[in-house]
Amino acid sequence: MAKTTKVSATHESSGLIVHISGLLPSLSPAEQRVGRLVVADPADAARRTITDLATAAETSEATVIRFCRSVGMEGYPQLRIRLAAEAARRVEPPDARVVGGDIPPGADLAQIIATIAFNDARAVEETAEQLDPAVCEQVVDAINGAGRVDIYGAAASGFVASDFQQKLHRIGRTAFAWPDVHLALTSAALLGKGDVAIGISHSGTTSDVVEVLQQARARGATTVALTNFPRSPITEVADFVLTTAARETTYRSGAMASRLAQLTVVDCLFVGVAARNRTKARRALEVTAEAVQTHRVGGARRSR
Amino acid sequence: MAKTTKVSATHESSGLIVHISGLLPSLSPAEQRVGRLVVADPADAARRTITDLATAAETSEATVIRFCRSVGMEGYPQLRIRLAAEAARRVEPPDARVVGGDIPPGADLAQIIATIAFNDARAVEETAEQLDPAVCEQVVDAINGAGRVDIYGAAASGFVASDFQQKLHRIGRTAFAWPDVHLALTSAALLGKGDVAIGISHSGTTSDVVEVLQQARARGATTVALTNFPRSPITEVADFVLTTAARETTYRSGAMASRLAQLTVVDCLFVGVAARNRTKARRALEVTAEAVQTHRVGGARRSR
DNA sequence: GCCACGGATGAAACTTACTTTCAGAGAGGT
DNA sequence: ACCTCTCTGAAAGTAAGTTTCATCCGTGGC
Repeated sequence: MAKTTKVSATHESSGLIVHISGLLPSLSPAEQRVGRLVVADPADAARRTITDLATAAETSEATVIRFCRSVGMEGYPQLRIRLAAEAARRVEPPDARVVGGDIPPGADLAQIIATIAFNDARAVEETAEQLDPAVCEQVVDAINGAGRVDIYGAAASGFVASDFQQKLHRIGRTAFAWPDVHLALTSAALLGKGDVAIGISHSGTTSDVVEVLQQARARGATTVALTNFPRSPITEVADFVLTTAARETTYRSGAMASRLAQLTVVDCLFVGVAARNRTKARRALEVTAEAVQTHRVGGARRSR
Repeated sequence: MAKTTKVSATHESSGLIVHISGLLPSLSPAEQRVGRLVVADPADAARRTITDLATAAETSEATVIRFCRSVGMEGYPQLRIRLAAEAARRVEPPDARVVGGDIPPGADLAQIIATIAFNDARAVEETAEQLDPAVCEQVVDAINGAGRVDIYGAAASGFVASDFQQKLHRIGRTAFAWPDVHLALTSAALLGKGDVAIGISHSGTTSDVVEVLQQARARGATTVALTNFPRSPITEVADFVLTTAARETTYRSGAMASRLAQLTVVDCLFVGVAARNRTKARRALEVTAEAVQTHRVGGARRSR
């Protein structure tokens, strides 16, 4: 029963901790307790025996084993070793920087800046680490051969969708971003085989986006999901799943690190598509750049 | 050969492999066989069970345990996780990260991903490093005390503007983002003392944005510029200048790293404003999060 | 409101891995 | 030749990890 039928963007080779935190919401409560312990202090978890860890998570050994399987490990010893390895590789963050956690109430701006930058940068790095080039390749191919590309996203993810749309458009690809559900549904209904629909949702649970993607799929379009959680509902209606690796800080409804991670993936896909047809893409970029030239002031004397 | 039963204190943290190879000659033949296997491939040894390793070394489990004790470990599991950790640390990724520069024409997706992520992450980090907390503080104060906040940006910077607008709105601040020059000008004309106008432009030369910011300033509003170039035209019409530190790669018209850097600054300002009024901001976020709750599918729970 | 179903969970049975014990083999030393 | 001391693996013993299964609880159908 340990089969992953879906093409997923998670490397089995690295970023186990990231992988686990992405899976966290899709796990059962007891397994989540185990997962949180593991993510919080991998090195410590590696030192514990299964009984020890089970007790710490207030559950049974059986659940710990289930957790191991859920995250793709064969058994507890395997998990232990991987955790030890990951923890060793991990660079300890500079003291003042609060990792993934809360920003302390009394923090001054300098601290806030350091924390945000640290988390944002890490989200970008970890996302890239666990991105599967093979899946990206397939998505790039699909976009490249598509007659039309539809991109859906709500709220913060909507800006990401628009950004992607704009980028594709600038290199001469027909792409649309629909921030409105009704328009999106209408558009999705007109998609067909060979077209591509991309749904962006950090949580993977935004029903509007899921619904539209499903519609697109029913019409025969190739569907792509971009989400932080590899087992969230959106992945069920997607042919290809690309995952981000952001652990949101406080104000998580504010979607900070997650959208940077999404944009990084967008960049990768964009450059991938552009690279498929270098000269044409470059020319298109030059032409569009020229077009806005008259809207620029002075010669942009760039120092810095 | 007087075998030392007591092993001199080893560093808990590192150099186990070196330590072992140093002890090698002083070990008994059977233990040496074990030791050589371990030194030759620590990662592989960590993967084996004690029986497995014993067989590979053509000896018994008992000898492996003796070996563990000889090198100062409590037992085999302890040795295993230490080996895994050391092996992981040892394999420092030499990396094919193309620093700053262009993406080579023949690059495959993996290279592209690594390059983009590296540059994106660096832009975020370097931006945070050179951000002046004092200036941020003043900007945060201005926004905090503002009756109304207008945010201007074109193209890619327009999405950043909208993102910021949305964030401020979610914590109960009156903010507007104007992607259209005419609407923006109209809005700017209605600003007054105490209001804040923020202009976002990577190059700092987007005439639409500069113009609008100038208008806002003429009306008495406090003006803020967010740009990558500290001496660009936009800084001349701004009371406060916040700079990003993105060095764009190819396809720079595609604005990749720059918008991540901009978003990082937006995050900092946003959290800064939210931190000024913690409880109120948090409540607002909760309320807004609740509002979209019905637009979510399932609890992201899924077993398979 | 009741029942059927299915997933989540821990107790206990079970298996495998690890550790200890012990006796035999072999290398000096006397 | 005999002692003795270390090295060694077989086997017994213990702890760790894994599987099975009965129970519980929430969900959705009638």
